[in-house]
Amino acid sequence: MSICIWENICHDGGVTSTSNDTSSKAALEQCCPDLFGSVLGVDEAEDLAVILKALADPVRLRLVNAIATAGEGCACDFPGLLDKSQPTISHHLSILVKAGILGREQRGKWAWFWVESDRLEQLRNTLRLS
Amino acid sequence: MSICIWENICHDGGVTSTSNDTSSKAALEQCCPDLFGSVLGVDEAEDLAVILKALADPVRLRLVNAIATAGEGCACDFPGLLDKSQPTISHHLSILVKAGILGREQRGKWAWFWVESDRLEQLRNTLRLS
DNA sequence: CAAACGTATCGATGAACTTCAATAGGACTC
DNA sequence: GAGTCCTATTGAAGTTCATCGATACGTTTG
Repeated sequence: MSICIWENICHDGGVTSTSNDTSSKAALEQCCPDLFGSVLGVDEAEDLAVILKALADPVRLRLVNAIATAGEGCACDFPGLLDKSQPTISHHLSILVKAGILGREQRGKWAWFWVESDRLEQLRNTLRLS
Repeated sequence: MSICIWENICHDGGVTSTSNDTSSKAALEQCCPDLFGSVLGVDEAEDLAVILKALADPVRLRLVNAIATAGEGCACDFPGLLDKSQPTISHHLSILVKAGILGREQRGKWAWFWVESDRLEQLRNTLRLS
């Protein structure tokens, strides 16, 4: 029976285990129930990763930035602006819309996009990781 | 010679182009020099993407969250806590350290990690995309 | 020094991603 | 309605990535 003292007993609790899963999450929690108390859940983490992945691409970052600075933007301008093919631009815009980062509206033949700043604000708040 | 009127002439400028690169960035800039004026540079965008990519993974998000809530964390505890193999955890921690999101210190046999909150704050500011 | 332990690296495998040519789907114009 | 234009989808190729077993490296403990 070990008592949880940070950097000491609890840590030694991990040490006493062999290389198999004796030092499982359950064992760690028994030792130090609140140490990593509110570990981000797997589902929660995957949701967050989708939004971050949507932004974690140079082309998509430049798209969001261009649209943000202009207020809105037409899909037809981006292949020339970013030197990428039309299918590639369409693909990236689709990912950004699905992630909720961009809004989309069809105006005649043209597709227009804007930044959903609430979504970005929400992401920035989440990054406090508190 | 076209005049830049948002959603109108400038947009038509794009329309008049064929599917090849007549509607290049240069052409768009000639029409609307400041429309997408400060488009994020390729190098800048790639740097930003590295940091975002480092966070855009469920396992790494859970690592950062666990370490943030505990204050610091020993590598030895994470395989059990997150149900991932030791090489996998080591790989993810390495990515987070390289991205500047985590700090690392060797204490005897053990590797300890903490969150570089300045780096996260910097990221949150950049996400204003202003 | 030898054994034990924690961590990092290597190698391999399977999945996901980026990219673009070709093509299909819609909307407008004549 | 035929043709034109913009956009989305499909298919394929090449790359990157996550994962883990095996192994090497460094530190501590007998």
